Amino acid sequence: MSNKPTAAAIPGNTIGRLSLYRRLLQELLAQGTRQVYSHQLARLAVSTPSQVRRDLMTIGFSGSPRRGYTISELLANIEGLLARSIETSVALVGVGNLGRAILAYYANRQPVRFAAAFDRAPEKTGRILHGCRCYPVSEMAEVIAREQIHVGVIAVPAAEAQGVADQLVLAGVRGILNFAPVRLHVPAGLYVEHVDLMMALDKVAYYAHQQVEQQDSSR
Amino acid sequence: MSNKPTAAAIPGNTIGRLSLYRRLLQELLAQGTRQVYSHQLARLAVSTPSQVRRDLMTIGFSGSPRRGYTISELLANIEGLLARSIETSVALVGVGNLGRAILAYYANRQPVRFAAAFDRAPEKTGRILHGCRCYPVSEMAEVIAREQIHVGVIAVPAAEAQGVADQLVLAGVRGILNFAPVRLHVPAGLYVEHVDLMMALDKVAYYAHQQVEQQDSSR
DNA sequence: CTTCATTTGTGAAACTGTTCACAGTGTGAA
DNA sequence: TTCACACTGTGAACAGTTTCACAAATGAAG
Ligand SMILES: NC(=O)c1ccc[n+]([C@@H]2O[C@H](COP(=O)([O-])OP(=O)(O)OC[C@H]3O[C@@H](n4cnc5c(N)ncnc54)[C@H](O)[C@@H]3O)[C@@H](O)[C@H]2O)c1
Ligand SMILES: NC(=O)c1ccc[n+]([C@@H]2O[C@H](COP(=O)([O-])OP(=O)(O)OC[C@H]3O[C@@H](n4cnc5c(N)ncnc54)[C@H](O)[C@@H]3O)[C@@H](O)[C@H]2O)c1
Repeated sequence: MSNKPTAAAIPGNTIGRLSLYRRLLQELLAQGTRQVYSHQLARLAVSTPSQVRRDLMTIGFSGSPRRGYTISELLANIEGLLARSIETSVALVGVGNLGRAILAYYANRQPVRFAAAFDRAPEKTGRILHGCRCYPVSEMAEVIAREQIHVGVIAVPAAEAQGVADQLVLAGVRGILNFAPVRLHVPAGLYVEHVDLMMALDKVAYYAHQQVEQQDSSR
Repeated sequence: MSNKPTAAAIPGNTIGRLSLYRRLLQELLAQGTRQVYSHQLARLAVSTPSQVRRDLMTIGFSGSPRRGYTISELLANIEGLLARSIETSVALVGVGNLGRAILAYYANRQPVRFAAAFDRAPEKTGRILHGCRCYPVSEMAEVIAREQIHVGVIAVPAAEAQGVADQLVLAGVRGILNFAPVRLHVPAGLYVEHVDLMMALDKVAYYAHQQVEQQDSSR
């Protein structure tokens, strides 16, 4: 296989921060700012100048020593990298409380397009929610192929998640964002990102409590 | 300050995995299983036996070479560590689409208790949603002190998030779980966890695309 | 043109987290 | 009681990430 120097497997943490930089740069640009220094971006991202420079170095972007980085160029660079020029089409499975909130949030929001939603319950299918048509699960393979969907978002109950993941994989999806509180097993090479609210809250609660204890013991 | 050996600052990744183990152990116990080996837990958590053993070593828990770990003891240990014996009381700010989904999800779910919700919109306050009373923002400081709330969950629009965070900090909260797509500035020592859906989707989209490209180029 | 202040780009160090490899150990079998 | 096995506990190697420190570059000012 021929390895282009461009496709050099950027680590996940860096991708996450680039996603954040993109939002910040979009805001700056909207405010009319043209140039930005690493320390400015770092302050906005609650990070360090070194980290910012290292990240931009990772994607091969260069600034000018006295002027900093040109926002429009940097933004184009990051967007090209994250979106790979074509808009990402996404499918949602599970149009419950969380699923509807997600659809509402991403409605008309670049650069992600929810091209289809799926639900098992007949009363949810057939409608259009926030610009996204809801299909019965039986049509999943067909719709995902037709709409060229490469990413699936799972928002079904925990017991259903693995089954839905299997269906998505079978339908040709390459990456999954999973909100159900179970770890999914997928074939090697496919990418799964877990968003686990219970875990997130446990983390906050743990460190918050630790704070309280340290405060108590230091008096 | 006297440093007890117990309060040895466990890394965030480990806390996250412990939270996951807890759920898995609860399920196993409900199924009537009494003992578990590191490789079994690892398979359920989509991890490795080494990782599991290292994590349990970090919290100072020991199993038996031939029998593995006693689930009830391990569970008690993890729960004691995460919850610190008292149930965590949490406040939600922003009862919109996401806020309501979160309330619905955590309703009656151990070990987190949503003790109060706050919203700026008068039509949302005064009611009880999923067992959680919704107050106007003006009562935040009072209610948070009264209910002994140490953790805040932010689900307001991005532009409002920093202001809400400041109010929560002022009210005495020690940790924040933030769903708004901005990085929060808080006084040193307080803990903030960001759940950034845009970032999560960007990551999945990036790696899914990379998959597609590698497949294309390897043919 | 030269100087100066400032910021970038980056090798290397420091740090953090994960995996390996195996000695140590409790258990059940004989 | 002794043996052999399968698993745990853990030091050490390894891998990945962040931070440091400074040479090189740039533009502005005199
Ligand atoms: N609501 C939250 O804030 C929240 C937070 C964290 C995690 N989660 C997780 O997200 C998931 C969904 O949560 P929710 O609150 O939206 O639940 P919900 O019960 O409101 O919605 C679930 C939806 O999935 C559909 N569904 C069930 N099985 C299906 C299947 N096999 N194929 C297709 N559709 C199916 C149901 O018809 C329903 O519409 C759960 O796993 C939950 O644990 C939710
Ligand atoms: N809906 C999602 O799935 C989703 C996903 C990712 C991120 N988010 C983020 O979560 C946040 C909320 O999303 P949403 O979809 O629920 O929005 P929403 O507009 O439905 O709800 C926002 C709620 O916050 C209240 N509010 C606004 N300003 C406030 C203030 N200063 N104090 C108290 N309450 C205030 C509003 O009255 C409203 O009820 C946003 O920042 C959004 O970017 C949402």
